[in-house]
Order: sequence, then C-alpha cells, then structure tokens
Amino acid sequence: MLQIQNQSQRPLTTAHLAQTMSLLLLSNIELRDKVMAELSVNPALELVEERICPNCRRRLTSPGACPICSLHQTDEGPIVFLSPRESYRSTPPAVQQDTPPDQEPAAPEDLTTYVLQQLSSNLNPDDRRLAIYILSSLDEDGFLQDPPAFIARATRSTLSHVDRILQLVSHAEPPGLATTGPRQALLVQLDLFPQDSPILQLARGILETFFRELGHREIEKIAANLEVSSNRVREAAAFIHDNLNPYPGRAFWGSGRQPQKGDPNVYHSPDILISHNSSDVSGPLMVEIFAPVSGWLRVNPMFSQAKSKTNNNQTDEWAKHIERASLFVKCLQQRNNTMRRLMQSLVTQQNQFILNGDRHLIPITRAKVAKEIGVHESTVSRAVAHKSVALPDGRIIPLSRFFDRSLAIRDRIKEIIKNESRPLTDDQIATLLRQANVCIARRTVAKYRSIEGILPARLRHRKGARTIE
DNA sequence: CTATGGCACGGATT
DNA sequence: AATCCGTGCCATAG
Repeated sequence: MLQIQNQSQRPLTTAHLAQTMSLLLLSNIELRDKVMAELSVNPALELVEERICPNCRRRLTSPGACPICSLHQTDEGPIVFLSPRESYRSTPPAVQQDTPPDQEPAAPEDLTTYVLQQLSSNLNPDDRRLAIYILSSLDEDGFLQDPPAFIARATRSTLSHVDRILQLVSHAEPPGLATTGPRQALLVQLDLFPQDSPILQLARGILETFFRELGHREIEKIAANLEVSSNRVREAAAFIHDNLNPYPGRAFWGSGRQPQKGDPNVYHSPDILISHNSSDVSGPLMVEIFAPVSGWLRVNPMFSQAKSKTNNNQTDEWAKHIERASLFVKCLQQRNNTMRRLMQSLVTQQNQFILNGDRHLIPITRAKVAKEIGVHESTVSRAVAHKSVALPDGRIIPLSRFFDRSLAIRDRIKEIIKNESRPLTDDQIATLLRQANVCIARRTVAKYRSIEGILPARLRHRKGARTIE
C-alpha cells in the first residue's frame, strides 16, 4: 500500500538514479535523440524557445540570467561554465525508433554551419558565398559531387577562387571534407599531421600510387613496387587505417586514434568545447557543455493547470505524462549538474595539459575525481564515457584521455625520438627516462612506441633523417 | 648476441 | 566482476 502511494507520488531515488545514469552515459547527440523521442511521446513535456542574452547575444538554454554574463561579474573561479548552444550533428540518427518516418532530418546544414564558423575569420563575403555553395553541394560522405570547374561556372567565380576555398574547407575540421574521394581525403589528413616521419611518407606514397592495391590488400605487390619490406607496408597500412578517416563527412574524431572498439555509433562532434575567452587570452578558460537542443525543457504549465481543472477519465493519463515529464527534466538537470562539476574539476586539475599539451597531463583516476565532486565512481565513469571534447588548439579528443595514465610519458618518448640524432634503442630510452625521474621498464617503452606508431630503432636507421627541427 | 614483439600474469582501475 | 595496464619471460629476426 504504502509503496504504491510512494510510487505515484514521487518516483523516488531508484527511478531517478536509473534514468539519470542512463542519461549520463549518452553523448549529447545521443541525448538529443533521446530528448526528441521524449518530446514526441509526451505531450506534457515542453520545449521552450531559446532566448538570446541581451548582453552577450548568446543563446540561453536555461531559465534565468545568462550564465556567461553573470559569471563575468562574479569572476572569482578560474573557469567559466555554460552550455549555450547545441552542437552540430554530422551523421543522420542511427536509429530513430520513436519518430515516424515522415521526413528525413536536415543533417548537412549543421555541418555547413559548423565549418563556416571555423572559417568565418578568413572569409570575405564572396568567399563565404562560395563556401556555402560548396558545403551544401557535398554528398553525404562529405565529397564533392561536381568538379571544381562546374562549381566555378555555377557560382560565376574563377577557378582559382574555387580552388582556394576548397583548400580552406578541406583543411578545416573535419579534415578532408570537400575532396573528390576517399583517397584525396586521406592525403589531406596525412598532410595535416604535425610532424613528418618515415611512416607518413610511405603512407603518402602508397596512397598516391597504389590506392587501389591498398584497397585489395595487395601488400606484397606494393612492397615490391616501392622496394620496401612488406612489413613496413603493413605498418603504413595499419597507420592509415588507425589514424585517418576516409569518409570525413560521416563523422570524425580529430587526429586521435582508434577509440573503444565495439561501439557501433562511431565518432561524433564534440560534446564539450574548451576555449579561451576571446577578450583575454590569459584569462580563465571557458568550458561549454553543449546542450542537446536549443531552448530548454520544462513541464508544460498549461498541462498541469488543465489537469487540476478537469476531472474526467483522462486525468490519470495526464498525471502520468506530467510525472514522467518532470522526472525527465529533473534527470536532465542532474545530468547537466554532474557534467558541469566534472568538467570544473577536470579543467582545474588538468589546465596545464589543456594549455600546454600532452606532456602535462597528470595521471588522475576516475575514483579521485568522484571523491572530489562527491559522486559515486561509477557515475564518473558514465559521465566520461562516449564524450568528446574540443581543446583550445582545435584538437578533438575523447574525454577519457583526461584519465590516460601514460599519455605524458608517451609524449616524452616521442620527443626523445624526434630530437636524438642516432636511433636509440628502447633500453636506452628507458634509461633516459629514468634519469628524468620516470621509471618504466624497457618493455613498456616498446609498448608506448608501438602505440604511437613509431618504428623500432633498427628500422628508424636511415629514413628518419628528415625531421622538422 | 641484441633488440623486439608475443603471451600471459598479477595488480590496479572502472 | 570485468577490463586495462605494466611487466617478465621467451622465441625470433637481424
């Protein structure tokens, strides 16, 4: 009896927790689907139009004052937090079970605006017009449908102008967009790698002349033609497979590596953006946790009013709706709250990493953070899972990298190898690291090396001569 | 003989 | 309870 009453009055912590947890697990794109699904089945749930902050003209996604402006005034913490805008969606929804198949979602436009945003500072109005035309003419994999000459004619531009814009677009995030096919996309991505290395050169060679053979896995044939060992060809192929994305329009994950295996819905746009406040670069970092939708959710007040007035058999139904809606909203708020505190903690502790690169990542465990922000460790795990974050330097990395214990060491190894003239063996590297107060076994150096895609000392011998100081 | 990569084990982490 | 990570041992390639 009592239990039944409880159930109808308050969902109580079990339902609360269960739903909050499942929401935490979702990336914002998945969350967006979830919200949309909920909106479509629950008439009591209302999506309130977004408002624009009169001061900073950002979109507001919650009731009340603009978070960025109010934080400007009470600028005491090192970091500012807000969630003003939804991120773009780069792939059509994988499964839309709750929405009827009436119309396809307008996917490409979001990608267009996303790219335009990046380029906006480099574009004059003419460029912009052209960029929009190009972006909107891409096919769903992000490739050009029409040859540049056609585009030039259609937009009455010069061919060189078109080429220039194509250059810009293809080098924006996600890299390789607006190329003529997978091969070109891969080559562009290859060029964007910061430092050149033998394996990159080999990969480039393979892509340029033996793309078809690569597709057919004719390793031996490639090796024979390029006069390198088939093992090296294999390595180069693996590198291409692991680090480059032949279909940039589908989704992307920065220049990062292979993420968790077995995850069907691949990579997505960042869930979180960390950036400098444009006004002062030395100032606090700004962290934006993207909202799944623009606007904010609430229980439709009309609905609850109507419910109290009328007294028919529909009341039950409505009450259920209202309750479900309010639960959903509460859980969403809780999710936001957890994400906010999590990011606050992470950015505070790892700001050296964010600003100065991989080497300054300090090893940190999820358990530690959980303790700090006062939640269960599994909560942190869920909050970290399936999320990606864009750093001020433009890289997009999985949020879980904040917990990578070996990243800093791997970075040091990379540097050692890059700087040393004579190829060093793993053992020598291990001793060097030990001198630098990093004690790891020789075997571990080898592991890290292979993770970074660096060849063993023996094979680095001659080819490694070309380094960019 | 040396440098590496594979396999597998134990301990920490999630 | 399941997974990940560092490491030691051993076979093998050079």
